[in-house]
Amino acid sequence: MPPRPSEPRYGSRPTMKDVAAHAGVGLKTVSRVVNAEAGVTPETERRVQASIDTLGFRRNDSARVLRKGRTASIGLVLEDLADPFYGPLNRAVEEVARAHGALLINGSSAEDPDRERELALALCARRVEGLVVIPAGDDHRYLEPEIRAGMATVFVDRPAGLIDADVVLSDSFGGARDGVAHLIAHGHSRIGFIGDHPRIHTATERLRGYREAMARAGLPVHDAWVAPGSTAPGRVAGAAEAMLAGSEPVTALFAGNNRVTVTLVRVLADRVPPVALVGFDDFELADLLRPAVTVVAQDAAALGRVATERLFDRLAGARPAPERIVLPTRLIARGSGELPPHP
Amino acid sequence: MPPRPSEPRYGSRPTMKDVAAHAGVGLKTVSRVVNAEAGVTPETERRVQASIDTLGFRRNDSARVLRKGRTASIGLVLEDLADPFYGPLNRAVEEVARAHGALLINGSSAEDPDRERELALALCARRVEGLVVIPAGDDHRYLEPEIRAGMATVFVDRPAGLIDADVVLSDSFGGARDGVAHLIAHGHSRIGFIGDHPRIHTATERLRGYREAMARAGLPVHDAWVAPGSTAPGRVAGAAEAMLAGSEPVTALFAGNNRVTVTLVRVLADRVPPVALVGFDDFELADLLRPAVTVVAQDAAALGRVATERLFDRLAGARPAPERIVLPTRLIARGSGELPPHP
DNA sequence: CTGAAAGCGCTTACAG
DNA sequence: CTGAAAGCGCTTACAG
Repeated sequence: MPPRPSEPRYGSRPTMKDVAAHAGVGLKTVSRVVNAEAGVTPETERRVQASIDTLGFRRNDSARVLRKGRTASIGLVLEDLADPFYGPLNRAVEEVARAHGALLINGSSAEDPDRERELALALCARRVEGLVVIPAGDDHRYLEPEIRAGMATVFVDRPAGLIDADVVLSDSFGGARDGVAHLIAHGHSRIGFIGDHPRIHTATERLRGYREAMARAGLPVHDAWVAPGSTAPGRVAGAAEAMLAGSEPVTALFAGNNRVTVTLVRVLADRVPPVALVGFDDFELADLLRPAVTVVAQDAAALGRVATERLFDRLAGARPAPERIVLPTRLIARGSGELPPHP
Repeated sequence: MPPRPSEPRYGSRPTMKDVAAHAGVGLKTVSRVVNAEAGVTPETERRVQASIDTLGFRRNDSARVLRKGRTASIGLVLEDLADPFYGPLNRAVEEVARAHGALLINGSSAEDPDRERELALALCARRVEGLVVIPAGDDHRYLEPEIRAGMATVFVDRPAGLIDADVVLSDSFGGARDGVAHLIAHGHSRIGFIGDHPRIHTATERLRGYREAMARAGLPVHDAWVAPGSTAPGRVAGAAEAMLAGSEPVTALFAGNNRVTVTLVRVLADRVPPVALVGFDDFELADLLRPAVTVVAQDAAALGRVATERLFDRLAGARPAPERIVLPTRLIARGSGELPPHP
């Protein structure tokens, strides 16, 4: 049974056709009014606008997108919407998108490569014009057809896997090196490193920075001082306890990311003698803890901003070779990293 | 000049028509394969799939949505993507959407009512099927045509303004009342309240809870003890200093939300004699501060989950009268709220 | 099992 | 200044 003409379809929403009939004008005239195009007499415009208001018309952008071939939207795939580190990044991406008149569609992969892929491809199917991806997986070849078809893609925080694409990173290697050098400068020589899983690029880089700082200072690195792995509090606490026990306990710890840092703060709280700590990533209230926590800070908002600007450069037609953009980190000394060694 | 047939349009992406031509089958057969519908011989399916892979075809969901009338997506309008309070809420909304096979589109209003409206209507134009809104403004009549047209809408954290709609809230009144009663139980009678702008519903409710607790205990409330307003650190710090000076200084403070709490922790740090503090909203590391901070915690994830489940209930056809759902808060005593008064 | 035709709600290209 | 026709890329309803 076909719907009666008086019953507009599609969730009972009026269409331009309905508005045109109601106002007694042609379809194109309604389109002109809706899109504020020139060439409509004030009187006609008034009449059309009245019909729009009466019927509660709102343009269906699905149809518009289909016809125009542009969606004016970009996608963001992040790792975890609930991780405070990504809040400012997310917001920065949105602001840049907004400045370019684009809507942002985002979602989180929950660190699951399959989910990352599923989400990224769902965004592609909706024809976002560009994609900012914080990778969970390490094989992004699934995006090749999309990129060939003109989808702009920029990776953030971690490099793309097995494809050639723009990536915007913090200087994990240099930041970790400087953070560890800071501990060495304050007299430490037995320094432990507790970081994220080695399959994560940033984790590997930070570990490399740790080794570099130790090597530069001519200090040995015992296997027992290096504990990459899960950032689960139990694993991290266990690793720390092991390093702090034994015959040659460490006198300082370097934490490979914010989650590790927070766990270590708990482990080290009120410990005698105090253990020095420098963490990668700044976090709120780090300055209020006692001792306040010395960190290697990265600028999450800048990561998002630079990546999204790069994306829109490409959308505007720029075709530079894919590039690796590295943003500097900043050491913020607050107290925990300046504690002397207690042998 | 019309494009040559060998040059597919639309950002040079192949369409089902291209796939059909390439595989030597009809359009509908491609559609069947793409959507995994029954009624295609394995051999045909193989051939079509090979063409899909060769051409790098990906279904254009804009066209699909237009034809089907369903977008399988919902929208979330929040206040600030970078505020840690909304991270878990955002994530919870996404998880429920995902469980229902829907994509989440979100954006932040940055506390600007105009921007909230603009964003919400942009999502409507993209025909999201439902909308979860954390209101910035207090007039939501602009959504009336959408809701009449079948758009499910649920408000979270703050009620809708001037329209009748579902809303899911934390018990701001009861939580604040209990938090202040906790201070009173620990001997305080001169208690200050520093909260958010009175135009924000939760701020008003929390202030009401404060007054209720004081009244129940038979305690007077001096005007100088109540300072609603901006949550800018300067304003909050100034208000606190004023309450702590003067002839009848307060011995305890109640903070109306997380931003106020954090500022007050800074203001009160190392202060002698110590000032008791209870804050609305829990925050990470509250337990590591000295003293650890006693808070009235709300369950942000539950707010998002309950709201989104309500949304999908409506999308599934449920038509209950709009309802106000209030979730309980929980007092977490950690130290700062148990400090005795120092007159 | 397979496919041609019609149509979703817009915009484009064109004619009056 | 105004509008009828065609078409964006799919799915629906139908026929073979």
